[in-house]
Amino acid sequence: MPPRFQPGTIETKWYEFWTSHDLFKAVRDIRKKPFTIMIPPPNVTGALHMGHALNNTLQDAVARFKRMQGFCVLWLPGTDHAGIATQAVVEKKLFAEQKTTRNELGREKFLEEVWKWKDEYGNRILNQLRKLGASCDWSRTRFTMDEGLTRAVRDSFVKLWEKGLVYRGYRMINWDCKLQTAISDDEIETTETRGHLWYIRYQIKDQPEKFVVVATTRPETLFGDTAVAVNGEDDRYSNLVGKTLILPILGREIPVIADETVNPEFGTGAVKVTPGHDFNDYERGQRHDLPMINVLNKDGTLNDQAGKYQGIERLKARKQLVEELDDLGLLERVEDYTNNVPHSDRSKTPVEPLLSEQWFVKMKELAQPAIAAVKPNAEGKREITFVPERWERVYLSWLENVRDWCISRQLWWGHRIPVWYDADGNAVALKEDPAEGATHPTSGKPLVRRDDDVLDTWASSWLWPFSTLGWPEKTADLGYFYPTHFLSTARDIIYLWVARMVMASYEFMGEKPFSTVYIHATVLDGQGRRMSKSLNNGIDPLDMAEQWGVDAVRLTLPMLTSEGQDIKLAESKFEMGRNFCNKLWNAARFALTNLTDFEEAIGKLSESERAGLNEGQVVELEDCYIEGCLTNTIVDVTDALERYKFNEAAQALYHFVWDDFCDWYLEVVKPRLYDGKGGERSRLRAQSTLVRVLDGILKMLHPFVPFITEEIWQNLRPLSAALRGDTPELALAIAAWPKASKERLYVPERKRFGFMQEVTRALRNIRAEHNLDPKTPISAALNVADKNTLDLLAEAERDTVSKLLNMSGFEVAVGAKKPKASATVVLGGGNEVYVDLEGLIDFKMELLRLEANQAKLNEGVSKLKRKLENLNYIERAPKDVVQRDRDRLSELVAELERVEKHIDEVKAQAK
RNA sequence: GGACGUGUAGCUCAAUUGGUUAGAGCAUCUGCUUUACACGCAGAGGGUCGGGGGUUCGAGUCCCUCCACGUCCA
Repeated sequence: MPPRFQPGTIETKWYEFWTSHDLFKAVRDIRKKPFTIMIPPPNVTGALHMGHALNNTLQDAVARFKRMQGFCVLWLPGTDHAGIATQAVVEKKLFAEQKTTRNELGREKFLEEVWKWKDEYGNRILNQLRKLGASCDWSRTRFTMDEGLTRAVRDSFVKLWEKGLVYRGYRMINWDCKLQTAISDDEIETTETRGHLWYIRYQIKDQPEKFVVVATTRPETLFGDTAVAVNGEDDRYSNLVGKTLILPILGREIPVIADETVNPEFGTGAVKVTPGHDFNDYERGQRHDLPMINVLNKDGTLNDQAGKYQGIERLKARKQLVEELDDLGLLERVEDYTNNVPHSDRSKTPVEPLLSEQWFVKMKELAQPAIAAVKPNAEGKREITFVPERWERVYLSWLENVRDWCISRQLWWGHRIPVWYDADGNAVALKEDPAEGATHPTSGKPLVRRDDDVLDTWASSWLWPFSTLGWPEKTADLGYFYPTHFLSTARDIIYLWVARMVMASYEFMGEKPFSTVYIHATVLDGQGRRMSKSLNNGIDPLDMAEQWGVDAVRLTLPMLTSEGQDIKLAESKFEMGRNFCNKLWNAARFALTNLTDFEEAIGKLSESERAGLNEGQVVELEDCYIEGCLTNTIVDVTDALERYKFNEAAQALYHFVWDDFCDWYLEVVKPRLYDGKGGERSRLRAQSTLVRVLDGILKMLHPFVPFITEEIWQNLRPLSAALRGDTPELALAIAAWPKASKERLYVPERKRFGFMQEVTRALRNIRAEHNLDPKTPISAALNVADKNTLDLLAEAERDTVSKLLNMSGFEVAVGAKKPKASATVVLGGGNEVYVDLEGLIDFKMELLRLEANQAKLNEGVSKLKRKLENLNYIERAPKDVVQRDRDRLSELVAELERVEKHIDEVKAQAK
């Protein structure tokens, strides 16, 4: 084994090993409990970013943990066809390579091109997940445009149609002029945009010199104005209500109406009403029975309603129109104005409210069971739990105010709406394509055409948890793996996806889709900004994996995510994970080089001797100590993972491995391995402990750092099997999760070990602060308060301390003498350590040390005294708390007195 | 405007139901090439827990208020 862990060499090796042995394949087994995770399907066009890396690392940690716990784990991977994004990518490619457009190719040819693209590039992100070590069941990989999932979309649509939950309507929707499709309310991002407020004069009919001035941020919609509205309470305008105005440029006559929704504070208090291009005006228009005029073409140019502005792009038209109004003296003034402009999430261009015929899903009814699912029942239990809990409110607030969902998209790539029309436009939704000459069920007229539009991608991904398992067929997979257990996703799709999955599941399956929704942290850059292409502040997870190792990335990310908090990430953070992996590597290297003869030695033992070693029949204190720490760690890590507290689990392991195992256990145990301290049997006990503890460490670390742990564990595998007297498991990935047993807590032993650590630290402190050369042995004494304390530090531990400190002599006794020129540490419980510094002592330094200690003790004493002088405290605080403080005070006072005594002695000597 | 979140060491973050002297990692300082690891070991320094008020014997923790920052919704 090389002295440094080299990640690159082992990653592909073990990933191939796992997959070639089908270790991630979920094979239904009625003796096991299922544990199902559906991957949030990434866009087929996507590339792995840090958010994916975090999310999938967490899912993999859960999957591997549950697998080791004996669950039948299904982590189902796949991708989403991402209608808009994919179509855009292919269109761009076609234009770049063949200078052609989709309209030139035609629908069928174009779709062939998209499929070609998908087959060639569509697996990129899944392959990237493999690099991260994702233990998905790749045999079940799904794509939202697969045959089965397409069937599911079609069936679900028809079911909703039959229930009257899906309908077609001429309504105001959000139109993306660039992509030329409708989008849903949830795909809109309102962006604060700097613009202008134009004040335009509308002439009052028959009063040529009189105008009403309206303020608008979108003057080009003027061609669609069908009224001007004022607030009825607004005295400035009360006499104008009912009068007629002349629309500039076009000269159309429009009324002044009174509407309570008009804010008198905004602009002049008079607003233009454009029912065809504004959600508020649409409602005003309906209330006042105004005509609705559409002035836009689908591509964002003005249409024939705009007179000579016809064919001009909306923003260009705005500029020209403003100039013309100015020339005509109809522009009163212009103000700078910042307002929230809705932008399309996909194209980042301003969205136009547009009247259009679209398909909608009625949401109110579907939302009810989804709302109930997160509310506690009589026993306080919820069907679905959010982790962290507070995201439940985000989910609920959306569901409680949900609006109908516009599901039709004017795209070609996607699930085509399964609706056919007769010549009169009567629609019918069909599960199967109609036969030649089929007729409409009610009109009886032949069906002449199919709807051109496709469905929103979310209309397939909301079925994902069950369509991937074979729905609408009643498959065995569905029976066994559904409902799923753990969904981990980003907060920004709580309503786009999570809420809709819950609605769909209750509607189509009659039960919840999953029991836990884990909302993972958002990964930000070092300055706390979102990572984005435009800022170019992204950190590529695969670059990081290349640089630091996959395991380092996988350990670092969960360590940084305390529950619900976002992660400020910088590249240098991965150093932590890298260093830890190297530490683990070297600890294992040390262990394995001292275990080369272990198997043979075990083979020579009788069965009962072997069993004794395996059961942790331990003698030496350090073995008890580390076994006890291991037991604690098993409890903590298991508990943390079961509650999805990933950072707690990772922290506990980090601390146990680095501090308890490496810094203390390995250092203390060395003499038994190298120098024959305690004899062969002691060595074998040390080796057994090493094997058992390292085995436990590797198992618990495996969900976080699968590659390095598998690599080490494969070397350890025959040894742990020999110790257990058992056949080895094939791979760590499917090894059993460690169990904690109460018999191995070793509480008193850990207390004794703790005393040894305290003495060691005191002596190390003297060595360091007095600048003693580590090569020069020192002579020291431990003056213990009583016989009981003496027993805390047995012969073996005195040797340990001597060895750790490079000591030539170590007297331990009740009332051990303090050497003449010595450095002192006053410990608790009346114990003191002295280091003989005859000829070496720096009295000034010693005085400084003791006085620093004195100051600290003084502070503690006065704090406690003040507290205990308070009668209220004595009376009202719990007795044990008060007693603890009293004990503490007398302890500190005693320590203080002793420190002061030593100070006096040093002062006397220094003279 | 509403909701949620955050503010603790130079930086990034922890801290059970309120209860010993508020903890890590990185950075800093000192010493060490000790035969697993310098991606290391040992030691040390560094905090009036955003401000103010309140509840309490006792507040980083609970309540009110103000300030700053962030996210989402309208």
